[in-house]
Amino acid sequence: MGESLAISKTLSANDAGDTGAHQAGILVPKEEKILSFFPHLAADRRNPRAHLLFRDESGAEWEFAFIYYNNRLFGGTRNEYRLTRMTRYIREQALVPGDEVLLSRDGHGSYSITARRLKKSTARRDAEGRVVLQLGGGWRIIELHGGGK
DNA sequence: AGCCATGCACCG
DNA sequence: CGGTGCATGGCT
Repeated sequence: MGESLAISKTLSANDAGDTGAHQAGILVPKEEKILSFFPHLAADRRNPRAHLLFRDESGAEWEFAFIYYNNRLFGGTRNEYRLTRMTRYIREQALVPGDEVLLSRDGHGSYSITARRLKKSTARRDAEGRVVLQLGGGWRIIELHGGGK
């Protein structure tokens, strides 16, 4: 029940929106401990979902969707959990691949989220949304997108 | 198992 | 009509 718990996910390129996929759903592994962080979704119906409110450090609230894509149980091919609708959060926090989102749940079932950036490299986005990664001394652009078209 | 990709619906 | 998310398929 109301047990406090925290999980974290290191963002992939796809999670950070760098692959061009218009799907910001991060994959949630089917591990008991991690699934127990989220509300239980019944497997007797197709693609059940729960909308969850996460509060960030500034007090702002973000609504994400925890979805069980389970059409495999109904003749399809999917059987996985995802946490979707994180696009705006990831964009506004300017998160990049390798950064980590920390999801916490307190004893009362309230959720909170905080982003943890890489400590070694100060990866950031420049004004044009490009990912810039600091390696050792110099700055290097490791990915370009979005500038032209 | 995890990440990448996409047609379509919806909405501003 | 461009951006976003749904639901699903694909690739490794």
